[in-house]
Amino acid sequence: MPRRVASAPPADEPGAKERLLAAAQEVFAERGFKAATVREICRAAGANIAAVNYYFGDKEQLYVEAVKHAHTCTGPMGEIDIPPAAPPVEKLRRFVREMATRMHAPASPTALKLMMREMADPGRAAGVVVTEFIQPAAFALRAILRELLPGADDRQVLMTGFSVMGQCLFYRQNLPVAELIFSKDEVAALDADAVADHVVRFTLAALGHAAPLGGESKA
Amino acid sequence: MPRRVASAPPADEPGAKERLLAAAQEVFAERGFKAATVREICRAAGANIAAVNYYFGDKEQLYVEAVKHAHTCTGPMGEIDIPPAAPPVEKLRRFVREMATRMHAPASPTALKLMMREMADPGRAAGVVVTEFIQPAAFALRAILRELLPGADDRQVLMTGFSVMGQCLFYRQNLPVAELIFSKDEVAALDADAVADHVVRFTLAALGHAAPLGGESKA
Amino acid sequence: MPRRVASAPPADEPGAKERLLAAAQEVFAERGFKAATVREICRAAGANIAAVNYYFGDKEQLYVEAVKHAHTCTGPMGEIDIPPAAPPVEKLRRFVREMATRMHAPASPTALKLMMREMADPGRAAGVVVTEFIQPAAFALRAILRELLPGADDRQVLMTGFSVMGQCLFYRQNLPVAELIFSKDEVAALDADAVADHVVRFTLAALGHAAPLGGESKA
Amino acid sequence: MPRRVASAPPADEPGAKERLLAAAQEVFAERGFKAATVREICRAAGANIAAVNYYFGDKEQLYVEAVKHAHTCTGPMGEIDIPPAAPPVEKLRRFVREMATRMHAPASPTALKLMMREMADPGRAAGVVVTEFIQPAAFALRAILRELLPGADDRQVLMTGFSVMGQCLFYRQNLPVAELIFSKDEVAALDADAVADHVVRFTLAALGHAAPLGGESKA
DNA sequence: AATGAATGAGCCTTCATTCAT
DNA sequence: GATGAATGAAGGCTCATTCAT
Repeated sequence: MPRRVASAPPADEPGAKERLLAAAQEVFAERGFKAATVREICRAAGANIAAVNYYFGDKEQLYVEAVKHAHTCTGPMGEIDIPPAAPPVEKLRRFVREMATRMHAPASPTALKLMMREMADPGRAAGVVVTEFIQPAAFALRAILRELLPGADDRQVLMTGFSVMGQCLFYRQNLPVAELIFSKDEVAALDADAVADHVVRFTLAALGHAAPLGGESKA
Repeated sequence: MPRRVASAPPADEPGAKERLLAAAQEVFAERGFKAATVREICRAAGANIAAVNYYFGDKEQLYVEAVKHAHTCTGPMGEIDIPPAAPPVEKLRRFVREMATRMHAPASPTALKLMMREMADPGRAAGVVVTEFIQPAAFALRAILRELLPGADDRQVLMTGFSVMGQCLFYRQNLPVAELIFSKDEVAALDADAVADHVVRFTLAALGHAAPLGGESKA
Repeated sequence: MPRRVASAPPADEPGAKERLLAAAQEVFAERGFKAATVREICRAAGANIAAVNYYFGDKEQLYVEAVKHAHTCTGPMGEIDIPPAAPPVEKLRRFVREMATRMHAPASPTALKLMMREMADPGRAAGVVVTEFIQPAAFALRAILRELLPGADDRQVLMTGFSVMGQCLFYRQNLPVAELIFSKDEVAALDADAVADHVVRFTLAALGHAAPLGGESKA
Repeated sequence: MPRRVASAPPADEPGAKERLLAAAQEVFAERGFKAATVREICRAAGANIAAVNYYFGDKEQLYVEAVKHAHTCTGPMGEIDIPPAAPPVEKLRRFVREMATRMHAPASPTALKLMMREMADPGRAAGVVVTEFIQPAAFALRAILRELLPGADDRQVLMTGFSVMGQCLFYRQNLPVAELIFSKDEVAALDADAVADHVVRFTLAALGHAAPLGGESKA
């Protein structure tokens, strides 16, 4: 049995630096960079007021680390499991399903919230998030759409990608507002599967690879 | 004719309160509530440092008024010109075109930016914006979609509305990031008309009221 | 009788800015720039902690202003009353007497202390002090010595000036230490006149314009 | 032969305590007590941040030790080589020459700088410096002057000593300022010998034991 | 009605110091 | 004996706010 000392916890309870990172993620996500105070973060982490300076240098570097840490929590976006040999429609189906699910029911809502905040007005830590998190997904989607729309030019592919992403991101960026407009219950009833199914079908239908939502049409 | 005094301008140049409101809109839009300082706002408005408290009570009330003022600048969203007797497809076409254009090329970018910021994390002034600006649009869209999808249940209509709005909002909420991912020129080349056309067609195709983007399909 | 309101004192009691300047002079002189705290200065001035920032911008600018203010208190060094037509020996006599007196019994010991401190390690505010306070005196002395030592080269004049100034400055820079070495009473007994007389005579004797201190000599 | 361990260096490379002392001397001399940080000192010494407290108790005691160490580096001031049997004029010549040289071209400028700093506002460590460094010199000078000025009273001897010391100290305390006033080159051109010669001659002339600087005179 | 002076709470940061190895 | 982690006190500074015209 391993000996156990005070300053070397049994590896299951995180050290001060980890606690600080977690607390920072929470507080920055909730309040934003400026409105968050290092005092609150330290209190939440059970750490000393000087701990931020000690571990991270200053508030801003803590913020950057918190954002980097957040995109770790969310799971590597570029590595959506899409078999390269699958037919394009299947690729798109998987991509959209994964993306919609991650936005609507993320593994770590706090982490995602922090990242979205940084994206909302890109600044101190936008670079990492874009490079490591968003760009891979964007390029993967573009590749799929090029397969799926062989005759389309770059602009069409680009805007189609925006239509796909716009649908997925809606559930992250605007659901709180939607809850204010419609009954909260009505919105809350939308489970991740239903959302994913809808976005997949809407998109495939728009691209002519599934039946449209409104039944037969004049098209 | 009585000479004009400083405190009673000849009605064409705005008074201190109006200038303050305009400056607040700008600064709050740019920096957010916490990071904006009343000093900067007053300086931008050419007003005294005490003017904010004198005219608005405190910083927060100024913020609320600035947001309210912003949704005035943007034009009343509920009053999109849609003839009630028009066929549903035409109604949707007009709605989407108007919405996409307003998001992608707003009359007052600053005002819209401020409102979107408040929507991003709803708080102090969300109520007004939602009630007077967003809800009317949301209800109008829902009505159109109900006409267009007679057999659909509430949830389907709701999610379809989200798909429409998601596409439109993308161009407001995520274009800066898109510019970081793709070449800035490629993104900047998307004019308001092209965007509106694309969203209209994508949506109508998804609903079976226009030819799909990908040409023939198995549907 | 003039009315008297709280915020408009009768012109004999100084305003907050003046009190701040006086307190800063005192505290900076006593402790040095780094060790002095704006809190102590404000307390001493009966002013708010934010007053320094309000009136002077920051601690450093307050320091600079305090030093500038100090050389005002000390009296303009360049304007020693020396009749241009007086014989050189008389000019030197007056110069040395004035300088020795000012160093040994300054009008404002605090102001002088602050200036000497800044001279001891020249930094933030050395420029003003040198230009407006020391340089005029140095040039005046050099001119006198050139008259007095017609055949001397620049280097001799320079070093002779240093010998004069060194004697005068000793009483400012090293008297506290001298008090530690010899009995404090012995040192304190040196009044300004005695000091001035001594330095004048020592210097004139060295230059061959007065009898040497040691009586007859082999020279 | 036993291998050396880290904590017992082979006597030619200094241990942590010595390195700390040397670094402290440097940093304290450069910045002063308050502005110097133990971090910088430890970094400069290649020692741990806790080393100061471990070896010296706290920052202040380290300072005191550094000053004490400094007066060791400078060479024992009391032991100027002056043959007791030499004629008084020769004694003074040697004393002044030695003192002027040590001030103008010290063996360890850093050590001297630190000591002068402490003398400038005597405090924590002034006692040692005065007792072991300055007092012996002062008493030696006084003795010489008493021989040289048999009829003079204590006050005259005291002030004459001040005139001698003032000239020597000038080159330590005020040369940086002199460089700001006159051309830096002009001042830098003064080598130790020239300075020593000048001070010796100026002093001896003032005391009637050498020809005055200004040639013949009315004396 | 409108303003410039002045304020105090609170922020981020730095620093010497200590504690537990 | 010597060290790296961690701490709390205190520093300078900013900011929204108020007061007395």
